[in-house]
Amino acid sequence: MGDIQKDTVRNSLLRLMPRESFEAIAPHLEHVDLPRGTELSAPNETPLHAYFPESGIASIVARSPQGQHAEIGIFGRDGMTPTAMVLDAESDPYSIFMQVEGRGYRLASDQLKLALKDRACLNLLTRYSQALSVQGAYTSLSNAVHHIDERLARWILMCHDRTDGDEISLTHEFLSIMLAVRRPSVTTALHLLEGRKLIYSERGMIIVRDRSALEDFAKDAYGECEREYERLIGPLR
Amino acid sequence: MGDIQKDTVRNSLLRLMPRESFEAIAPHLEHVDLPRGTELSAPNETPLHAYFPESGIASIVARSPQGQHAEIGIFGRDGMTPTAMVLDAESDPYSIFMQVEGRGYRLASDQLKLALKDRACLNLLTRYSQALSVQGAYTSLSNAVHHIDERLARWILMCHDRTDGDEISLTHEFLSIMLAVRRPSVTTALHLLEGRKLIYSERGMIIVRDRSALEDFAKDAYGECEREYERLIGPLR
DNA sequence: GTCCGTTGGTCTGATAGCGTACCGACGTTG
DNA sequence: CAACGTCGGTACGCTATCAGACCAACGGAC
Repeated sequence: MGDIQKDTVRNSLLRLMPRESFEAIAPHLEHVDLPRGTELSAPNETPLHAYFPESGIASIVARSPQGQHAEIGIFGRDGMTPTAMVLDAESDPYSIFMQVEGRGYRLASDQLKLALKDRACLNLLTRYSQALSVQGAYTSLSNAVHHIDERLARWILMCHDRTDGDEISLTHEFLSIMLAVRRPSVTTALHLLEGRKLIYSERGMIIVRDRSALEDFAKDAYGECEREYERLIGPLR
Repeated sequence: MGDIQKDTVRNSLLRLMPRESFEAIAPHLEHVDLPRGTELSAPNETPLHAYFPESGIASIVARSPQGQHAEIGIFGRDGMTPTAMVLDAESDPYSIFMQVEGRGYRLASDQLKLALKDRACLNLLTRYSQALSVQGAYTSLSNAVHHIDERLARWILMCHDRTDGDEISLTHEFLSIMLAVRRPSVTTALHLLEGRKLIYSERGMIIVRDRSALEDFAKDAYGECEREYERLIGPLR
């Protein structure tokens, strides 16, 4: 396992980590499959492992006591979990799970904590925490003021940023949870985007057809938190 | 100015700061009035000062390119700004300004950075950043799934937590911005709460009449992020 | 090939909240 | 006390979205 080379890694945070920090944790990084639904962190439980995805998309969801839920952020190879540990919080109240299958590296929490003693490594990950928090803020804004179709477009763009091709494997049901709307509303909104030739939609699959037109469509909803990520961390795509 | 005693301070974060850190910054703390509307931090600008409110309420607002806006969090003597600096991010994209007038301590950013070299002090403030981020997440959830009157109740409770008496000085106009709804919707929702004898409402003023009934009313919307704050930092009220 | 679970499409009626406009009440200023 | 700006209350029509139900199409399992 000690044979992981930094330049073969695709996770942005691992790549940007100071060389000494990376070399210290590299022997402990475990390459793992992350099938759809894999739980990376459970609400209010101290996670045993940190995850740095290489591919796929994870979703961060907040739940209310009565079981209402809404997505507050996503990450793929641009991010990691748990940021709670980076911020000395041990756990957070979210469910974090894979939404689009992928692979990644897993690290024992203790090893992460050791690495965080290095200030440069810590700063990288606190900056990422900030970027994620900003993503949540703009999700909140979007939930409050934008229409379903714009939010859907925003969401597809965010997934597209974290995916290699133009195909994103997702069901309407899943999307409806992510956007906190009814499932039939997703169907309708997808039809609208498809009618404008921005995407193709197949069973269990969304295919981006015209990314820049999609950005135009999502206009006011997309872009701010991506700019912030690039300022704090580096290129997103 | 070097005469500020730790036990006369009411800001929770200053109180919980390690003694050495507090004594290092104390000579640089400047007691300031914070009238309504005072801007504590402007979007994408590196703030020159940190603020630790002693009273009053500050609001954190995200704006979209087209000028839509929504509140993502509030703080009073339970918090501080800028958390961006704590997280090595220099600036954040939010507007942060006083919403209910108060007082507080101001500290030059450079002094804050010096204090953050102490790991215990840094950890306290990163935990606060986490608490604030969680507050944003639950605001997002609430925006997505709760009705206006519940969100209003939640919001009044959050302000009440950060206020000394039962009176909160706010206009409907202001509230409508905070909740990202129409101003008349606020009027209607306030009438509903008033009809249930949970609050009194006067021109420019909301008075909490029956806090625990208000909590019952807000049920699913209120409580989670407060619990998280208490776990990470300490008692909120 | 048949079956059944999953996924997607569509309908009907209900409603929460919006946009806009208008007006009255308050209260501060001069 | 006169005047004007701020603030709150109300009304009307509109529409995005919801709630719930139902059925068709697909596709893996046997």
